[in-house]
Amino acid sequence: MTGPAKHLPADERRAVTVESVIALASSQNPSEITTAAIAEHMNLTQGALFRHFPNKESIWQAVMDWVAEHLLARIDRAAQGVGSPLAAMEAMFMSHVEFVADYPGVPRMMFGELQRPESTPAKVKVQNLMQCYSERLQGLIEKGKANGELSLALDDQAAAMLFIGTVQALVMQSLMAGDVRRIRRDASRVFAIYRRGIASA
Amino acid sequence: MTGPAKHLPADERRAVTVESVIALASSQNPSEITTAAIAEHMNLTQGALFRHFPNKESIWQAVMDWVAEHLLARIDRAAQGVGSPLAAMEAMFMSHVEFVADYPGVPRMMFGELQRPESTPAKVKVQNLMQCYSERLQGLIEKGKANGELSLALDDQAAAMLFIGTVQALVMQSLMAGDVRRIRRDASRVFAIYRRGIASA
DNA sequence: GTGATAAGATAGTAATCAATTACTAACTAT
DNA sequence: ATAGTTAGTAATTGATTACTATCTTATCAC
Repeated sequence: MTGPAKHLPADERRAVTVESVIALASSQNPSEITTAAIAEHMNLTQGALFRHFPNKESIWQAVMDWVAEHLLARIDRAAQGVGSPLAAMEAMFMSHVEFVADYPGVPRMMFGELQRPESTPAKVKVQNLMQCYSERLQGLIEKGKANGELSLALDDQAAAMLFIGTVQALVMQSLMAGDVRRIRRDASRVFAIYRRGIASA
Repeated sequence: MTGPAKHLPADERRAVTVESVIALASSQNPSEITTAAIAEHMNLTQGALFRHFPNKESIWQAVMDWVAEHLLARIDRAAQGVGSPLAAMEAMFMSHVEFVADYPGVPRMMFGELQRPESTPAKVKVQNLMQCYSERLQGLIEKGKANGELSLALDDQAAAMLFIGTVQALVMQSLMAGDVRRIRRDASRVFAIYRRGIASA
């Protein structure tokens, strides 16, 4: 059917590999993605993957690097230039939701990675990403308090935790319904409740 | 070391199997729990498991039955006899948090099951459980609106979704920190924000 | 053009998995 | 006591996994 794979420079091949994993994760359980499935998806033989990655773990590391880079870039771009901190948080939320709607496999991979008991390099990358995300949020929350938009009594850490959990709630709901489009439809409805929970009276 | 397994009636053996899976899931990735690991944990040979379950999938079905029964019993008991609907929701939340703190592997197993693309019997059981849970919540929300405790403008479905997502946020946070005890410590802090989001002004 | 080398194909490996087999010990009812 | 049933063991199955050794081809500097 499909002919042999065309030659690609190593860095391009690695990029295609990452894209393939993310594509596969959107339609199947990330923990069940085999190197054979990755190779087949990119029209390559399984063994050829190991010309570009020393092992499977390093493929997942590369994927997590891609996620951290692209997700943080999106939310930063969304928050940029927005005057009010609360509006910036809403813009971040919506762009995050857009991201997971575009790449529905990503939050599943992150959650799956967090589930590992041992501290794998990929898991550490996820933890770092969440840490960066949380710091950005807490910065905005502080500004919002100073601004008068957010309740002064608000628990910063808990609010950041719940922000991320709200996205997670949307992901779980879409998994339940088996319909990724739900995530876009429900986003503003759920965020409205969250906003009411943190805003000043 | 340990001698041969003692004879157990089939129903008891199945119950022990379920308990073993839940115990193992609290300290390792549920998707990596093998039948050999289950058998070893209950001091049994791997093959003997298949005297009581036709296949591995049916073991997971039994586990999900156990979860549905015990979780719903807990939250029902917690909500029972509580006068105000909002207080009942808070009691439900706290008892749910207690449940996942007691059995930290359970929410991971449920999420992992939801991740499967195909509709396995175990996945259907999880979906049913969530449906029952959501219906109980929406019943309380309606009462709360009639009661005047909850905002009349509240989106029932979204509120139920976020309630469950709030628990999920706590689970994820405990995975990040690698510390299950966090879940108890943070529960009331996070619920305070949620309550503010749904309560009447 | 011509090597050198990077990238891919082919064909393996050892390990692990769920499931099955033949057989045995223990309990139970007649 | 004996026969039948239930619950166990130990060994093995075929399938699948990540990973590797060896050979082949494409690309590019000179």
